Amino acid sequence: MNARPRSVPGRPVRGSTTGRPLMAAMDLLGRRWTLRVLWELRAGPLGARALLAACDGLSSSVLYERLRDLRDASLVGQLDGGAYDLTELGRELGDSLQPLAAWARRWSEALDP
Amino acid sequence: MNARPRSVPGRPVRGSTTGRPLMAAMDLLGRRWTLRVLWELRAGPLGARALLAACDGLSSSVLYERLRDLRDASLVGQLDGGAYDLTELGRELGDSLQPLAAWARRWSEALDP
DNA sequence: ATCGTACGTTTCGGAATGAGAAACATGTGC
DNA sequence: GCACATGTTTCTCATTCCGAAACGTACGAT
Repeated sequence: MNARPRSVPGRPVRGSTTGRPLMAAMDLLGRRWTLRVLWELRAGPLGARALLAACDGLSSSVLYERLRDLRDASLVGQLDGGAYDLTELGRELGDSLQPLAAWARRWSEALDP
Repeated sequence: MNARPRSVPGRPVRGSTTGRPLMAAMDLLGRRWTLRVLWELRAGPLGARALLAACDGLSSSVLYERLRDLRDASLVGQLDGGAYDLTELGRELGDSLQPLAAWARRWSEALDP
């Protein structure tokens, strides 16, 4: 029972019949922990247990699901030692998340006095 | 039976005990359809049923939940006629998603030959 | 060699969230 | 009155997530 829809641009996607790239990206990233795992890998390769420690509240079952998703999407790779790291594409994605991080800070300031 | 955790920066958040702004943002955005609804509102105000039509596959129950979340986060407001629109913060968020959209295009090209 | 420990990974039951359809409310034009 | 479009809620069922436990494999110490 392991038929899982994967998000890859170019074909129809959960939540969109168009398959437009951004929709595929949103489909992938709009899952709990996906963005976060990516973010934690920015600094450098991490093993699965290190990722679990970094993402407080993330359970191993979900982590491995996300890692599979991210690998399928060519955003994350795995080193010989078992540790995970960002691919070139993954690192680029991390970079494009930078404005989002900046916005989050402004958001936080706007809401909190 | 309606105790729902809301994502607001400044206090602990689902998936993070730190409450760091970006984590709060990821918590909010890392839910199905949140990013998409935001994206569809970029062009201008839309009514609920128009949003449902724009987001093929989105169900009304989830839409209204997201709209509540987004309103709680001060990213979306509601006009007199009932239509929803982005607040200033929401529009800024949309702008910071622009690099993500650009990345998604490159991603799509890299994966699809 | 065997114990302990650390890591990567999978499995499983119960809880939370999402999907889908139906329903109710309100307003408008016929 | 009726039909019709929109905003919204409610209900049931499927999918996803959580949390903890387990299994496998390496390594170092005893």
